[in-house]
Amino acid sequence: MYKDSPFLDDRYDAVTIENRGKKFWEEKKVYQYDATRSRQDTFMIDTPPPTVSGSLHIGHIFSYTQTDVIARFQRMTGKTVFYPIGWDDNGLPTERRVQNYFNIACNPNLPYDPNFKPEHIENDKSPRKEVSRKNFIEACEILTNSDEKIFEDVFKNAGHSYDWNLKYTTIGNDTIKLSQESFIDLYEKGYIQSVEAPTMWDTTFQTAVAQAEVEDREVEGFFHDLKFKVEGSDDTFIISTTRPELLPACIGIVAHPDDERYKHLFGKKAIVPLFDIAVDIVPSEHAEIDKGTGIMMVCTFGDSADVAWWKKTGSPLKQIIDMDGRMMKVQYGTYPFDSLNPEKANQNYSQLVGLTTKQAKAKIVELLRADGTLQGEPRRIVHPVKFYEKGNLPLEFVSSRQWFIHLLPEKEAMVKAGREIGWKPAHMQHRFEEWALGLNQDWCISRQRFFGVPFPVWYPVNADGKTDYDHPILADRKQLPVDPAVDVPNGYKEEQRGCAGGFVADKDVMDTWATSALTPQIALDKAKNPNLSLPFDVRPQAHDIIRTWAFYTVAKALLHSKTIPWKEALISGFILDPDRKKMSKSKGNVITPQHLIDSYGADSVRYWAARARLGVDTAFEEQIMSQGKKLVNKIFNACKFVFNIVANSSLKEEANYAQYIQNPMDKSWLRKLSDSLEYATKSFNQYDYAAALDAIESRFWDFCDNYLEIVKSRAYSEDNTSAVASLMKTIDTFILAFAPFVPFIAEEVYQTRTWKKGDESVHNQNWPKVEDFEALQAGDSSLYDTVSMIASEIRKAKTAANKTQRTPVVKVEIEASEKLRSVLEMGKGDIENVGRLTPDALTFKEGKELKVLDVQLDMDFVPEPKKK
RNA sequence: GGGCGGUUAGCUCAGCUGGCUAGAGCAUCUCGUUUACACCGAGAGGGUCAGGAGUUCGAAUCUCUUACCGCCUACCA
Repeated sequence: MYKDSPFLDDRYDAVTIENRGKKFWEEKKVYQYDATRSRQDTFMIDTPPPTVSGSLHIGHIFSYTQTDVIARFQRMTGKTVFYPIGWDDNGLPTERRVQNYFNIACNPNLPYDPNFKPEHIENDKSPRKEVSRKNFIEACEILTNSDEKIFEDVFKNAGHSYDWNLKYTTIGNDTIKLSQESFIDLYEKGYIQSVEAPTMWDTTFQTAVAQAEVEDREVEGFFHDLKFKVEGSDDTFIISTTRPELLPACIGIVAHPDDERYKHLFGKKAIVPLFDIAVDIVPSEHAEIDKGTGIMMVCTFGDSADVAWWKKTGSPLKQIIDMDGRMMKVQYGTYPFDSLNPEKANQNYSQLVGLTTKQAKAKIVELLRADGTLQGEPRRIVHPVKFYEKGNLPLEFVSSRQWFIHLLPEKEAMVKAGREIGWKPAHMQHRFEEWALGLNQDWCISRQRFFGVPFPVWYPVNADGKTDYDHPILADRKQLPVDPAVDVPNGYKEEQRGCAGGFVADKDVMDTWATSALTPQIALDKAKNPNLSLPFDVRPQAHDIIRTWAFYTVAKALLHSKTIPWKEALISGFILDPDRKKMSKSKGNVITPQHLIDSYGADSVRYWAARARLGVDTAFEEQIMSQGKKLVNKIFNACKFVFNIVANSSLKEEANYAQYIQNPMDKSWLRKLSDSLEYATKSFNQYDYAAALDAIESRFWDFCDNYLEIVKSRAYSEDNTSAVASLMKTIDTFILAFAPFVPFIAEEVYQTRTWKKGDESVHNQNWPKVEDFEALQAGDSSLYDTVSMIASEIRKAKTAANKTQRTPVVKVEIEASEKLRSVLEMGKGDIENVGRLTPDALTFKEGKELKVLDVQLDMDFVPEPKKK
């Protein structure tokens, strides 16, 4: 596949080289994980499965490449790398994309239509077609399959070294089975329970959401000052509320116990305007004296403080907001909707029924104004409101039955686990710990959605036709995976579904995190290798999902097997817009990863990613990719040059370099090289790939600018074996050291090396060893340093004189100590060559410090026109 | 309100446990066809290391403090 001769006449061409590399690696199965190796000899990566909903963006390539660089380094340390890849294709993002793409919606009540074929029509304005759950899931699968193919190509083009045999999907049967097993295991261990309770509810998607999926948004609202009367007196007080539409669900009035303004009211009852509900006025610590008017109403439910107060006091639940965010029908005069004047209450409430909360707010303000309750005009404020991160309407607290994993009692264990994990950068551990300590709700894992992992659960239906949620029937582990809507629990028949004395399925699906928190276990399941177990070596991920993915993965590993899931968490930064805002797809000028690979080459894009440190958000800077391209081009040309030198020398084959490298200058250079290699190796072992790249890259430019210039004429001379052997060793080292970062060019030059042909990939070779340089008797670096310095001074003199570097030098006077002078004598020939000194131009003067005192050029020199 | 990070050249960023005249790339300017490389080479200019105080023989680096930027978090009436 690779050419026999070096590419002496070629120019660097990324497309050719990268296609060749990709094909070679696939044929050679370079990235195949070796299951015969021990755990100790295996490096295990818990790769993040990207969400398959639309397209990859450059942030993916950025962080995934960083991981790939580490994977390639680890592979070169002689380990087999367990590097799976997965697609996160279940869950809401996929559903939304499928709905829009095929213009369909899921209606679980419809029967399956085997003839239905989803079709994508551009700008389809027709109403959304309703399809059965099974049809909907099939449509999801069609779209995710084609998206995944595109993702796969991009990752391969970027040179990522996953073992595609270990590919998994989060909606695949194996994953469903594992998620359901996880559920049953945690249920049996007592960590999971279904609870009927007020839960944060998204009215748009009509599903419960977990604390981790909630975000605050600053939105505009209005303070409405409402006058409340006190029962049996002429007393009144003013409440400032942003949610007057919750007035009908008022269950109490609270003020701070120390608030002098309201102390006299405690124990009395207030009359809720419009509905004439008599509610207790009680002291509560959670009321703040200087907020609003200091006195406020508690409704079911405005916020989580209301929920807490409601729970504490055992007050009745007055649910007035429906699952779809509209005002439900309620009857005043019947429990719990007590009223002193049910007729008036019902009359007022009837005007709200069926309205959205927003409409109801406007309506009730109208009523309050007419009623004289509203004092002055509503005052505009901006305040934080909780939203589901994917939703557009504020969350409501709605009471419903949901499955919860009890994490609150595990806080301490979670903190401890977080401390056992090595976070890179270290301060990311704070994020984890802060979140663990701040947790105030158990993990709600049920979602009222369709494209997800169903709960392996049914419920018995009593003789009276009522569903018994307190005695769920769990699937037998042997049955898994199950779809309770289709499958039947052991001991029942399909005919009993939905009948008295029979059973019904749990309709919900699991939170997508409940599945992705199992990625280590899913990957292990793929490997089917009993040698492997938790913890993995590393989990790469971004910092925005520490509270979700990282947190839940730690939780599940802890609850299932009392272990941490991985030894290290490598937290990547974000790519920011040039204006330092977080990059978002909605911003128009989308630069896709493939586009970047096409215009700069994969190696250059990888270089850009590898330059950024872990955890550091970086502005997107295309110039860095140009810099990468320059580097790759330079590697190509430097190798080409050295190949040429070697081909023209007497030493053409790989040999015992130590035997040949005798020139002190070469030994001195090899010391510099081994120093950089040592630093890079140390950095890599601490996952600091960026520092490793920096060390290797700067030494490489030093090599091209200085060492190569210094030795090249000696390398072409009669007595060239030391120089040639040194160059061979140098290039060998650079090829290997660059391989994790720029794998395509590394493979190309490795395969076309003139002095040794191998049929194995450079990526299965061993990382160069620092100890090897001892065997080469790498010398003291001072000779190389001083000669480089002198050469630089001579260049400066020529540049300052506006003369070409070919200009002969007739005198160089150097001040040096006796000791250094004897060192410099060893490099005399090289100095004369690189500076184009005339014989005897080099003179020394005794002195303490090294200095170039004088450089005199042959001012009469006229360069001959160069032959082309 | 609490926590965490950041502030170094016009731009993007390095500077490890305090130690040569604070670095790189890009950009700017000057020059140059050298046995690979014009996707090139040589060089120059450009910094009160956000401000202040302290520790020290010595601070970009350690301590305190102020300002600004960003992220996370918080019961949001």
